[in-house]
Amino acid sequence: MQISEVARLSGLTTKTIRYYEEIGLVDPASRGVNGYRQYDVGSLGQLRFLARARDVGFNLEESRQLLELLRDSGRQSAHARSLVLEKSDQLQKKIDQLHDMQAVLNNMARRCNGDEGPECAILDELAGQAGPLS
Amino acid sequence: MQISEVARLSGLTTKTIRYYEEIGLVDPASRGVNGYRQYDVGSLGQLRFLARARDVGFNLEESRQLLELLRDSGRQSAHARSLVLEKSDQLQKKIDQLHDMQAVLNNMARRCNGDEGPECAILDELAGQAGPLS
DNA sequence: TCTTGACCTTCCAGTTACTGTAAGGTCTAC
DNA sequence: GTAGACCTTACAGTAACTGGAAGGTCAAGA
Repeated sequence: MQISEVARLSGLTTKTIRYYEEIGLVDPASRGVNGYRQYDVGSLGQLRFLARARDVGFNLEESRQLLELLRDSGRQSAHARSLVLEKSDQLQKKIDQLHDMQAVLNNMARRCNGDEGPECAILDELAGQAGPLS
Repeated sequence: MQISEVARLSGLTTKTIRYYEEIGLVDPASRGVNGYRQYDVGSLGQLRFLARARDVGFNLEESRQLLELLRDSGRQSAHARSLVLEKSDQLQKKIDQLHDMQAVLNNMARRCNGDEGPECAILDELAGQAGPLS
């Protein structure tokens, strides 16, 4: 399999796949006689794993740890579980934060005329309690 | 007011304030005889505005646009309103995405023993449909 | 007066996780 | 033989800061 096929199947870009190889996140791909990278299903699986982990909110370092757990034949599920639960907590915090942001934004929009005039609560809201701006 | 005071009152760091000046997001601060940056309430207000906008999820370019709307005496509230509503939509998408991620994580954790053995659905789940990894 | 510590300054390098671009090699089809 | 779609490496750039070095300034205390 060539790199663009792996990209298609994993949802990563070819750039990203080469980048992951470059930083040692995955083993270097084997090469064909023409020097092109060749991938098997195992490599594809690892890249899919990484794409999925990233998508779910793990950063590269965390994804690397998970991938190591996966590759480790004597893998410790307790470790994986605590990583995942920790990440779930982080996601909840992020969700709450985004909800708050959205409430602020919707409240702003609701109190804004939306016509061509200058009367808009949005800008005043963002300006906050600091008094008039220059 | 010196920069550290402004930092304290705005919630930005001194580094960030200098950075915002460097990239032209705010006008260069006036300087005292010693060369130190001097701020008035107007400058503080602008920086608070930016801190708030960033906090609410606008990136620097969007924040810059909002700040310009604020400074523009003939400001167009419709523009501000559409920016805010668009951002709110983006936030909703992000929130939905995070909810999905969290469901995946929680599902993984639920199906994982959590003991020291290798039987853990988390890693298999992340590996997805790609078959066994190398 | 000297010194200490907390400020302030500029400049340059590093961070994360890529993305873009250039310059060139390879392969397949017409 | 040539066009177009692949592939390669290498280097630079992105956002939005952050850290650190090297040094100037200022107020308080011995």
